[in-house]
Amino acid sequence: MSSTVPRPRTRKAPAERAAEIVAAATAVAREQGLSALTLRAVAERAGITSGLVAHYQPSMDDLVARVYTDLVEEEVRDVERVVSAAPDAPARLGALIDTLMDGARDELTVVWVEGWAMARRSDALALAVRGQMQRWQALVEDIVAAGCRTGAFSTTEPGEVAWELIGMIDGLNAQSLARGADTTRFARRTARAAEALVGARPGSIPVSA
Amino acid sequence: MSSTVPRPRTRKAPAERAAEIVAAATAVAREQGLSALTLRAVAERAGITSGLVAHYQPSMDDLVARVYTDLVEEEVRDVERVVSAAPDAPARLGALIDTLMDGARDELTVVWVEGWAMARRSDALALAVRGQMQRWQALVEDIVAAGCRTGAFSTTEPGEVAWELIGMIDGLNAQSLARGADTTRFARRTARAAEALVGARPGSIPVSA
DNA sequence: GAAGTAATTGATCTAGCGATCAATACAGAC
DNA sequence: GTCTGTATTGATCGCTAGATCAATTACTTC
Repeated sequence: MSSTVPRPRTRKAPAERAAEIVAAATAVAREQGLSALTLRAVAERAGITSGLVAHYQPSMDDLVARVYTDLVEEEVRDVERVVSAAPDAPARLGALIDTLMDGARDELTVVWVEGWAMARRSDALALAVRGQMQRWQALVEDIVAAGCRTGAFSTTEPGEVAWELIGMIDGLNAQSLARGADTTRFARRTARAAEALVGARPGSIPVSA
Repeated sequence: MSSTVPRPRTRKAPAERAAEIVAAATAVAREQGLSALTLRAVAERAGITSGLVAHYQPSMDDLVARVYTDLVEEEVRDVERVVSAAPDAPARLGALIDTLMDGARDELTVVWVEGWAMARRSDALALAVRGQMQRWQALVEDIVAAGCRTGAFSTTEPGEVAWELIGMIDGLNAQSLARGADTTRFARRTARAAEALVGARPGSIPVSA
C-alpha cells in the first residue's frame, strides 16, 4: 500500500551542505563513538540520503579521520584555555590533570580508544591520530619546559616527560571507561606521579579534586 | 567448468576439534587482532568450513571473549612467573615494568586496545575485559602490599595504587602502539613515577632497560 | 517566465558478516 | 565387512556496510 511519499528536497549551497554533513557526523561520533559513523547513520542524522553523504565525502575513512581530528582539536583548545588560566607551571599541570580526569570527557575517551583501534585498519585515521597526539604532546611539553625555566621543575627532557604524562592520563581514562569507574579519585595520586616525572617538589602540583 | 573438487573430510573427536578451533582463533587474534576474528577467518586458519566453526561456537561474541580471556590469562601467567623470580617487592615492581615495557608484547597491546573498543558492543567481551583487568590488579596489588609489609613501600591504599600503575603502563603501551614508538625508553621514568605512587625511596625500584 | 545547471534522491551493486541446515561421508562398534 | 551415528560440508539466508549512478527537481540566471 503506502506508496512512499517522496521526500521533500532542500537544495543548499555545497559548502553549507558539506558543513552540515560533517556536523552531523561529529554529533554521531560524540554520542555513539567513531565506529557508529556509517554512511546511513550520518545521513539520517543530517536528514538526508546516504547517497548525498557519499557525494560529499569521497570515502568514509576520510570522514572518520576528519571527525576525529575535529573532535580532538576542539578538546585540545578547551584544555588549552583552562590550562592557560592558571598562574604558573605547577598550577597549569595541576589544572591539566584536573580537567582531563574530571569525568566530563567520557565521550571523548570513547572516541580516541576507538581511534587507536580503528587506526590499524585506516591509514587516514592513523595519520589523524598521530597528528593529534603530537598536539597534545606539544601542549604538555610547553608547560613542562616553562616550569623548568622557572625552576619549579627540573627534568632535562621535557618532551619525553610530556609523552609519558599523556600516556599515563590516557591510560587511566581508558581504564575507567572499561571498568565503569570514576577517574577523579586518581587525580591526586597522578599529581604525585607527575611531580616525580617533571622533578618537582612533592606536593607542589595542586589538584582540586 | 571446474566442478569443485569436494574437500576431503577429517573427522575428529568433538573435544579435539573444539580445541583446534579455539587455537586457530587465538592464533588469528594474536597476529591480526580481535577484530579479525571472523567465522571465515578462523575456519580458513583451522582448515575447515565456517559452518563447522559456527557448529562448535554458539556465537562469535562468545568466541571473541573466550580468546581474549585465554590470551590475557597466558600473559598474566607469564608476567607472574617473571615477577616472582625477583627477590623483593621493589625488584618485583621493577621486573613488572621491565617485562611489560620491553616491546615484546605489541601483539597483546593490540588485543586489549581492541578489546576496550569492542567491549562497548559485546557484553560477553565486556565481562571478559573486566575480569582480566581484575587479574592484573590483583597481581600488582599483591606486590605493592608485600612491599608495604616489608617497609619498602608506604602507601596506605595498595589496591588503588595498583589500578593506577596498570593504567599508566597500559596507556604508555597503547601510545607507543599508535605512535609506532618504542616503550622501552619510558621504563626508567615509569619506575620513578611508580616510586612516588607506592611511597618508595627514589631510585629503589630497579629497571634494567 | 523559460532554460539550464547541479544538488539531491532512491534504487542498486558488491562485499563481508553471523548464522542455519539438509545432505554427505567418515570412523568406530559390532 | 557392514552398519550406524554424527562430524562435517557446502549452499544459503538475512543483514549491514560502502559505493555508484540514472533520474528527478529545486534553484539561479537571463
